[in-house]
Amino acid sequence: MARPKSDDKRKAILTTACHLISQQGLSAPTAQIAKEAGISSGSLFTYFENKNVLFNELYIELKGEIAQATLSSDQISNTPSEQLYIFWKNLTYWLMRNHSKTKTLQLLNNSDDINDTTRKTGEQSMAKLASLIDEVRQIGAMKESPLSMVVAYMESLVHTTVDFMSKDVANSEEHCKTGFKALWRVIR
Amino acid sequence: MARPKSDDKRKAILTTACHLISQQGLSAPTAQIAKEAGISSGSLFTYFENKNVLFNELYIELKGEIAQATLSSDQISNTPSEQLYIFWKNLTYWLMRNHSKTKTLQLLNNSDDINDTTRKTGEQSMAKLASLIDEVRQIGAMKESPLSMVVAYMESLVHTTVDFMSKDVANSEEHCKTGFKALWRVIR
Amino acid sequence: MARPKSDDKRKAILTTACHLISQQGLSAPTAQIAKEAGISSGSLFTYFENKNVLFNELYIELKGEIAQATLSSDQISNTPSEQLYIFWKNLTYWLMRNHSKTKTLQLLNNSDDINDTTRKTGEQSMAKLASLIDEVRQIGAMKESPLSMVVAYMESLVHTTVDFMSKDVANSEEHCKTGFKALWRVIR
Amino acid sequence: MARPKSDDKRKAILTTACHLISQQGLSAPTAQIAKEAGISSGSLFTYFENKNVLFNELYIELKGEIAQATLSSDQISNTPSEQLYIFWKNLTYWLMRNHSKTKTLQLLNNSDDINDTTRKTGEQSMAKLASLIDEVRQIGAMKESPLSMVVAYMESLVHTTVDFMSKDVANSEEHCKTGFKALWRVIR
DNA sequence: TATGAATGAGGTTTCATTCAT
DNA sequence: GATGAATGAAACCTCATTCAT
Repeated sequence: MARPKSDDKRKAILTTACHLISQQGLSAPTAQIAKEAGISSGSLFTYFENKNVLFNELYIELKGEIAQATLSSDQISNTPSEQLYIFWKNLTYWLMRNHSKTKTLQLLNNSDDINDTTRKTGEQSMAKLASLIDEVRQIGAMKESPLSMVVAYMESLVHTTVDFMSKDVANSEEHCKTGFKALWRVIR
Repeated sequence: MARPKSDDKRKAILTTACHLISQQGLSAPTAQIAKEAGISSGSLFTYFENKNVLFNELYIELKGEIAQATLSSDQISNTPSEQLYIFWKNLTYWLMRNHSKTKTLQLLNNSDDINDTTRKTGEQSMAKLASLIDEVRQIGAMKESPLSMVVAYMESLVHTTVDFMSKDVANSEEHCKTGFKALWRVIR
Repeated sequence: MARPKSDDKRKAILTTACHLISQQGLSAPTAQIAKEAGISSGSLFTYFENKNVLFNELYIELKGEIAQATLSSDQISNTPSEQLYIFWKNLTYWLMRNHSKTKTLQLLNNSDDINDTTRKTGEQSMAKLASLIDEVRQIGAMKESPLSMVVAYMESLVHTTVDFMSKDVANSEEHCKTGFKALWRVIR
Repeated sequence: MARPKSDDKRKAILTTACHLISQQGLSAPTAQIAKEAGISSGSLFTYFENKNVLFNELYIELKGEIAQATLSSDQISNTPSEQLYIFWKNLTYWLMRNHSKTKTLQLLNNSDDINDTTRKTGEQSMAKLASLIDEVRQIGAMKESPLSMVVAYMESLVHTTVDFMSKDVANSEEHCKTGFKALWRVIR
């Protein structure tokens, strides 16, 4: 019977959960999430069967948002190099500007509460980026390595780059470029 | 002068805490840690004032162990390149073989329970590695970037590398080399 | 609108708390209070945010009951002297007959857990008695002393009187009168 | 085999206990008392079998000190009235100046931890004051009441008086006199 | 469907007292 | 006798989840 009535409330819960988790960690109480989302503590469980389900759906939601922000762009380029840089910029700037989402995703990622199916689903939303990387690396130093590994290296470089962009916003553009050059040397 | 505080017990607590945290997360109960460490629930607090202190001391302990494993080596080399590779191997293999310590450290790292003093102390134990990296990068692509950033990139590459070494132990040696090459391209 | 918070339960908690505190002191466990009040240990905290709040509300409740018992009387008299005696009788007999409430109030009074606001509120419930005393003393020996002091003397005489009424119930009426006469000599 | 070695330590424990109890209530930890008294937590129990014994001995100690301060005076007077006033002054001023002892005694007095034997012993130290009161009241308004009641009234007047002396030190002398006049009217 | 009171297991920490050293 | 580590029973309070309204 599809999902419960109000999609607004569902969204409100996810948004609030993200906020509170970024501040308090995964132990942020469901009651507080509900209250700050403008619903009663009991209602949360009509939208998410339990806290674990909430975590998993939040994970997918955030992964989706990131993919959206990264991949749907006004700028389009013909060369893979330039296209990858556009994605890289989209991604790093979005992460930098969405600190609480980034933090929450990191916590969820490290948690055993996120199951494999969810992780798979999360990966798929970035498929387009993965295939671009696949294309780019074919003639590069990592052409023999599994794609998943290359993607993983990219992700770790992204996070480190964003850390520095956030800590030193004045030079964020420069850090962004530095990070991309590092990525390029890794895969090309 | 009464029973002296036993260093064995302190160690047992830290070891057990690490084990349980790697399985259950930071919410692993102090009572369970105490019991499995072979002491009474109250005794844990004669060794660590509270759970937060336990976390911080565990963090420092683990950082220290990693530094020990990475930096104290039979092999010594004259060229920075080779020396760095030795450290890299020590580090990645230790992390691969000490999964629960690695997992716990990751959880602690992401937690607000670890204070700045502790983080500083943790950093210092790896000073030797940092200075080697500093030396190596001087003529490389990242010579303009702050050392802390280069170190951060290295750490993120380490973790990604170790993930793949663990998931595919049969080819761990190859993954280890692949990772090092990536690092070398990033900083040189 | 879900189950409404039950006033019966609130009262039951206060009543039980009073009972247990009079027997065990302020360290009477909240869990025992809850259980004997017929609710679960956690529910106590939906009615009182924490033990301290419970103490303060209990204080106000008891002060209110005393005021009620003292000031609302069938008998009314025109002369201040007689009116004061009626109040005195009401008060002393109520305290004598409500031993656990008296004991509990005494413990609360000596405790730092009761805050100033609560104490103020408690005072106000006896305002009518205070103003009667104010009236009576105007031509007496303590006309120069602050009202609060006169009230304080009265209270201390009350408690001493009640102690003897309780210890020697057979002669409680006489003790009551003796006490009143002492009061009268103090303020008149 | 008599009391343990050092009487200094015993005194130190009692003094410290009094201090801490006046600040934290009867739940002041024995370990803290011991430490601040300069001995180990375990040693406290060689001087006092358990916390309850400590309470009782502290009670007697304090009662004794009060008696000493009240009854042993340079000034001596022939008329009971004047002698009683001297005692009254000694007592009220001592209580005012020894706030923590006064507070502690009050807490002990309200506690079930003090047994009847201890209370009796405490009373006896003030026997001289009681007999003076006995003498004074013989021709007064309370000549028919039991002595213990008269003493009790005096004590309650003392405490109320001291409260006001403490709260308004500038006028403590006046409050002291006011209190004594009230006492005199009560018993004479 | 929405609400929020009710539940009770579980978590961290405290503390009087004991006892090995 | 002195020490202080060890003990473990409580204590207070939180919180995911249920269910009466």
